Amino acid sequence: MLNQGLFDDQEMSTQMGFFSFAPNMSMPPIHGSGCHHQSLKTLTTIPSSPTLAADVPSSNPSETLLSSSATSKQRQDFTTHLGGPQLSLQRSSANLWAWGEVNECMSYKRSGSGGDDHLGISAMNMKMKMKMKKIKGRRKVREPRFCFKTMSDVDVLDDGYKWRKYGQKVVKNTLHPRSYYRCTQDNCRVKKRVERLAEDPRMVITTYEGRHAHSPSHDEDDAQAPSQLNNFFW
DNA sequence: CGGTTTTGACCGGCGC
DNA sequence: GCGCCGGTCAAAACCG
Repeated sequence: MLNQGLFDDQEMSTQMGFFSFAPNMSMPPIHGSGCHHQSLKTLTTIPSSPTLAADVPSSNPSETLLSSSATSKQRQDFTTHLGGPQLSLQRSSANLWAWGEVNECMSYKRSGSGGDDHLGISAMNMKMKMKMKKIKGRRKVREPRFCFKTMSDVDVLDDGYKWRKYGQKVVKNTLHPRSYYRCTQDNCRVKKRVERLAEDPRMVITTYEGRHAHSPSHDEDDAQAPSQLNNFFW
């Protein structure tokens, strides 16, 4: 299994390049859903190479996450191999997967970007702008976002939280539909999007938006391990 | 029967 | 002004 992660967080982004996880740290929050509960433990047994990368805001929208300007080779540069269920992440200077500041990243123009808008960033910007307009004069608090890609056969992995799917959309110039999930917990507005990379259908792109206002659901034992890291992230 | 998924409709911003 | 686009809604279908 292979993971690559990116951060977009108002508070954290100033400090973050790539994460470097201690070898005994558990996997980052991946995701969970009613259908395909696959524990992280299970996932880590898949012979592959997990990586996680957090990023710093990019002032260049062309370096926005999932920009097709980042070649697969460049993406592979972020890959860190690890043995067994342990996750090890390394810094990399070749981070072309950096999230931009939300506003920059989201204002990435649709025209000309073609299939670059894998994450619906421009559309999110519209919604964000709408909301900001509605809240006159008051700057809307930006929801932190975290994104990483995973090499996995299943679209929906388990991160200890419970998600409810509320939409699916075929995004232009992509082969695979994008799924939209919301945390089922009351008063928790965390969302996530899941889609497969057009260039490499084995790769699943997961984007979290917002912070959980609660602990992961503990109806599964597996939820225990990732919860530590969830707390670290959110 | 309650919770989840599916899916077409709708919304609002942007580009032309 | 219109069409396109991504995100969300919500009714219906589905499932345990």
